[in-house]
This record gives sequence, C-alpha cells and structure tokens, in this order.
Amino acid sequence: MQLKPDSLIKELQERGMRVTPQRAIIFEAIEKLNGHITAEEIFQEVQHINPYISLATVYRTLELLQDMELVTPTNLGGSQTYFAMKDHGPHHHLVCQNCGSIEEFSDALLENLRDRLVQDYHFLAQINHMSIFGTCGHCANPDSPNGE
Amino acid sequence: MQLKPDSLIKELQERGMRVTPQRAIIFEAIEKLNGHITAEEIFQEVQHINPYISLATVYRTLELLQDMELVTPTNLGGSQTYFAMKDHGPHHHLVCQNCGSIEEFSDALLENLRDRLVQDYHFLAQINHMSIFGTCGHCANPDSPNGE
DNA sequence: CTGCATGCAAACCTTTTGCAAGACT
DNA sequence: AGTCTTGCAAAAGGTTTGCATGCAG
Repeated sequence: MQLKPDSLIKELQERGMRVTPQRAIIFEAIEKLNGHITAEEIFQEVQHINPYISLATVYRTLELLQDMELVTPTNLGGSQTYFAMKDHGPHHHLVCQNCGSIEEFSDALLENLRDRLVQDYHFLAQINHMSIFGTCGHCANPDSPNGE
Repeated sequence: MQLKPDSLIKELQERGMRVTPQRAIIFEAIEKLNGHITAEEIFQEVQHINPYISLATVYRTLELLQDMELVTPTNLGGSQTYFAMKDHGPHHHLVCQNCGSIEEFSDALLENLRDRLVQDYHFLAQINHMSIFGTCGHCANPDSPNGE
C-alpha cells in the first residue's frame, strides 16, 4: 500500500473501486508500455513483477478500464485486440503495410469527414481510434528523403 | 457489375487451380449472399445445397479467394471476420452502436482525408473497407421520422 | 496416375467464465 | 464482516491444421 499515486489508481479510488495489488501492477505495466499493447504483452510485463498474477485478471482489469473509459480497444488488423490509454484526446493511426510502422495523425483531419457524414447520412461518427492502413512516406519514396 | 461464380471458376482454371464441386458451391453461396458475410453464414448456405461440405473447406476456400485477391476480409467490430467480394469498388461502413445497423457510405467522402494524409504525412492511404462507429440518424433523432 | 483438395476431428489462439478461496474497505 | 477480486482451470468462439482418403486434371 505504498505506491505512487498513479492517475489510474486515483481514478479507481475516486470511483470507490477496490485498489488491489494486481490492479496496481497492471496499471504500472500499462503506463510503462504506453502505446498499443495486447493483453498478452501486459501479462508478460506484469509477470516480471509478480509471476502469480493471472492472464484472466489482466483481461478483467482491462475490461474494468474500458468500462471506466480510461482505455480503448483497437483492432490493428491481427487476431488480437490492442489497448491504449484514452487520455490524450482522440488520435488515430497510420499503419504502414510495408514496414509496419505506426504513426499518429491529428483528429483535425477527420473534421471534414465527420461533417459530411452528418450532412449526407445523418450519422454521428464516434471516431476515437481509427487505424488507416497504407504506405508510409519512406516506403513509398525510398529515394527521396522527405517523400513527395 | 457483379462477378459471377462462373468467372470465379474461370479465374481458378486460368490460374491452374482445381475446380471442385465444393468450391463451385461455395462460390455460388458467396454470390447469393452478396454482401458482408461470415464464414459461418457461407457454411450455412452451402449446407442447404450439400450438407457434406465442411466448415474447414469454407475457410480454406475463403483463404484461396483472398490469395487471389477476389475477396477481402473486414473487421466490423465483432469477433468474427466478415468477407466481401472485392469487385464493387471501395466502399465503407457506418455501424450504429445503438441499433447495430450497417449503412454504406461513399468513398468520395474520404478524398479530403486522403489528400491531407499525403500532404501532411506523406502517407498513401489504402482504404478499401473502413468501418466507422457512431450513431445513426434514426437513433440520434427518434422524433424526426425521416431524419431530414 | 499424381498431387492437390476434402472431411473429420483435434489443435489453436484469444478471451471469457464458474467457483472456491482470499483480500480490500 | 461483507462484498468484491483473484487464481485456476475449464469453456467458449472462431479459425487453423494433421492426416488419410478422394477426386480433378
């Protein structure tokens, strides 16, 4: 019961949810890995700290964090689900199908699309985590140093 | 401009692949169901014609069609993979998180996004099958009958 | 006839769940 | 103390695979 007051732990306490050592360790792992990670990756990381924590608990904690809207699941094309913290506003990804790099892009680029979806389809898009696949600048133009 | 089962069969022959009754039946089923369908749905359909065709064969045929670039897999948010024939040009989906309806939207709406991704990120987006989640007109405005 | 395709069932992979024991507040 | 959480293992859901048989070319 010493842990540095992580933001995730604080959130739990504020909402009257139990703070167990398992959860604290899982939170640490998520914060440390910080990105788009799978349950399995979190599990591996967590095992370094306490090998008795089970995969099931990782999944249950992840579910909890989703319910609390602190984490979002994303599908990056594979069979596994990726999770990421939801704390720095909506952002999206450009996944290069050639080199596998993942780059973020601004939510602002989606304004036009959102507007048109409302206008043309009366559809309120809720895009928190979009992944777009394609070819990144480096792979598209290996010769030119800055692409285009 | 739908691709007919016949042309799928032709494609197979041209590429020196075997045309088996199973494959022909599966092609028919895909054509008949015509849309975004799961392996299980194809399997059910195929069973009506010949109950001895196995799910494994459906999966193997689907894999073959993917390798031949005649069919694309899509993730529509659930646990299953959806497949669709690749012949009616790029199109995308609006999935209502409230009522579950799936509506298509035009690829034209993505032009702006594509352009900006190239300009700002030198990224060549390859968006063949995007799914956007949100709230459809009916669910957003239950009072307004025609959403207009 | 040769080799690829099929059926069946078992294996796999990721995620979920039932239950008894244990921990947080 | 009471309820929520955990670990374990088994189940579940979707997809893949090993192997012997069968069929297309």
